[in-house]
Amino acid sequence: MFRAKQDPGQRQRAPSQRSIDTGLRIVDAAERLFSERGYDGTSTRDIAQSAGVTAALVTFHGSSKLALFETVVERRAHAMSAQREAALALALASPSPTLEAVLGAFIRPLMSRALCGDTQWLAYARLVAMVSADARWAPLAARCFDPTAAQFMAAVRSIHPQANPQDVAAGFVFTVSAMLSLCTSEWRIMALAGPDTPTAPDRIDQLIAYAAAGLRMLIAPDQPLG
Amino acid sequence: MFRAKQDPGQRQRAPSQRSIDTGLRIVDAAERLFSERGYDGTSTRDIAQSAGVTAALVTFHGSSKLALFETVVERRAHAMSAQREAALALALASPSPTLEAVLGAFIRPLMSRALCGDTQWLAYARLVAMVSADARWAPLAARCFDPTAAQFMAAVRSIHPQANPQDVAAGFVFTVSAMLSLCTSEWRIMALAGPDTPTAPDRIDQLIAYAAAGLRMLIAPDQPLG
DNA sequence: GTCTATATGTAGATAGAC
DNA sequence: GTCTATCTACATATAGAC
Repeated sequence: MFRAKQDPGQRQRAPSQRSIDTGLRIVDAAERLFSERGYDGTSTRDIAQSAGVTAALVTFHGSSKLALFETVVERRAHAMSAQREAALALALASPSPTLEAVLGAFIRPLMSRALCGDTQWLAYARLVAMVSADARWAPLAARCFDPTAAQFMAAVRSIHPQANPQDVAAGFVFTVSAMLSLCTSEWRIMALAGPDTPTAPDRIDQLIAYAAAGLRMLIAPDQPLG
Repeated sequence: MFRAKQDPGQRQRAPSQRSIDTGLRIVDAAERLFSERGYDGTSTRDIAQSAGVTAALVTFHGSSKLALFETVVERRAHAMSAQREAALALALASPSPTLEAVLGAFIRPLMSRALCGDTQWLAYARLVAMVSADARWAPLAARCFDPTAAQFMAAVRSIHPQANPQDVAAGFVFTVSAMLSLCTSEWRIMALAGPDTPTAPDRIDQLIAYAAAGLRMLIAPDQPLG
């Protein structure tokens, strides 16, 4: 799965199905626990117990706690980026692309999965929030997310060519942060709004409307509705 | 300072100036280290070393690591809330209060200090971000921040009486999250925007413009400019 | 109030049997 | 591949001298 240890010599044989399953269970458990308790708050023993294996197997498959964490973050990053970029291409193919369409192409691939009952993707989204808010993971975040982010900022500038790049960057970071708050601060929204929280699709639409209007104000404050 | 241990019996005498200084150094060091490495990533030994005292003194003054963390979070919460509420009262005293003024009253008391060279307040702001994004600290966050948040949401509804409370709550949480990203994701803004980052006051103004426009779109999508 | 010394638990990682 | 057993380091917290 993600065995990174044996550089001396090539892999002798293909891993068995059982080994693949074990590795998958470990990565899934790590994704859940890291996202709930953070890197330092999660022990490899916790991961082992949650995956239903012994502690030694976590080191065996994961090579080290740090490598396991990076594996978890990187695992879904490529598929997610591909989906975002495909959605972006679709949005830009319109004769008059809107900010709403561009931001939706960034937001929906992650949020529609995270907020609609897929607990592993919700855990992953929370993990993305952790990685994005902690300078310690800056190189990992840059590797996984910055190339796609750069494409989206370029798309925003192609719609608003007169926009100041620093305003675009600021608005983009604000938007990413607001997006991730849907996953990390659900409890806070409920506490402040009462129990009748909107459904997940409604919250995603709220977010896109909010972010597009905010970004538009930053980069084109004079125009009526962009 | 925050000695919470001796419930059996009243405090016999006032603490000496030296003891007060030691306790202060410990809380300051804890504020810095907790904000950089998180609760689980910080050991009481690290705090002791950074404060220039021995490890036993951290327990003596802080009573326990958990109590020390809560002390750190609560220390500045009251003063900050008082400043926010005073600024809100001023904003609402205007004949036609704007969303920009209300959000500025919430944002500036924390951000103008955190972004303008006060390293302890920057650490505190990052700590607020941690506490706000982790369900584990929900009771602490509710105690420290929700009463003031409720006042600001009421103020927003007083300006836009027809607004749906859930839209106000969602927009408020988005705004808080975007605000805190200025402290937690400075490195990301610089990576995406290049080295010519705007000055701190400019970034605060960007944030307020973005958040007010986003919130206005959520709660009054039809009106021209609020 | 502050120190040294230490009790007690748990962390990450590995060796070697199977 | 997976297990048991264990090494080494470091965590929080406390006891008791000063």
